[in-house]
Amino acid sequence: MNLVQIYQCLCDPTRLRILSLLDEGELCVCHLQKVLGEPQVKVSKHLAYLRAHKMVAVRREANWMVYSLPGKRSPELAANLACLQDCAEEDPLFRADRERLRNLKGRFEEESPICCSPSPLPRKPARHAKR
Amino acid sequence: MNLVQIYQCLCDPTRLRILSLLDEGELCVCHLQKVLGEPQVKVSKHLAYLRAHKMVAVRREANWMVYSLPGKRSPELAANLACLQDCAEEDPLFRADRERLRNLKGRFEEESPICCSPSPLPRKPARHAKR
DNA sequence: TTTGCATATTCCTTTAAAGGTATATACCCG
DNA sequence: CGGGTATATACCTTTAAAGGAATATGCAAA
Repeated sequence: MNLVQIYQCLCDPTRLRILSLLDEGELCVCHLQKVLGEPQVKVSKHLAYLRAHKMVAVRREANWMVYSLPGKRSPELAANLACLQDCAEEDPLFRADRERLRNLKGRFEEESPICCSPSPLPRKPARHAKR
Repeated sequence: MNLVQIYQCLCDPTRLRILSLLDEGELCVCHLQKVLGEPQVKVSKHLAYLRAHKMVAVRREANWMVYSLPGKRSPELAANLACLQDCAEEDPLFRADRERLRNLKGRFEEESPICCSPSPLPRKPARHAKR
């Protein structure tokens, strides 16, 4: 991954929004969809693009694919992600996304105890009361 | 200029090389051409693109158009240009460009006392001995 | 095994950018 | 004015990316 490829990954609004959200923590596709308000195909394809360029890491959790920012980053990638997050904090659009994420997180955890719960995931949750 | 547009400007190798070179100081198109080893059209069009997005400033000096990094920069632009220059210093390709520029600069100043000479430009150089 | 859900992929159309050739513009000088 | 130089623009072709509709895959639970 050279500099140009990094910038190619960053030059789409949906991808920027995804990266900005992932800076808050890992997220599965369905939650990304809801926060972004974008159709599944669109989100999935941008995630595929980012994956192909190692800009995100993925983990499967049952039916869900949980995305996060990559642990290992080249110096250029680290520098540019840091720069992006700095800029995103000042930008109303990205701030709105992050706020929407925080507002939705409570609801997410009620709905599904598996998907996107905080790091130590309960492997086989006992509760299935709902429905 | 929002973040996405900044990254769109940065996602082409020729444009990155131009910006990296301009970090060393202002340059006219012909010198950029020579350092980059790229055809005039290509350089000119990328400069037009950067100009249209306010990523460079221009000044006319007789026949020559002298380009430089913009004096006024939004916080995002400033941050990303700084990040770019940091990364470029580590990258062999950009380092090679800068070295080529430094090597050619002496020759440039012999050839034309006007074009791209350091800031206080001699308005009407007396010498026309050559040819 | 069948069903259902979450996600990915394929196929298609549209749009934008890149690169090249040729031409135009702007300036200088004689 | 005319010619020369530096740079920009127009026009064309090719390539890549985006977005959507439909379909496929992978997993889990009944």
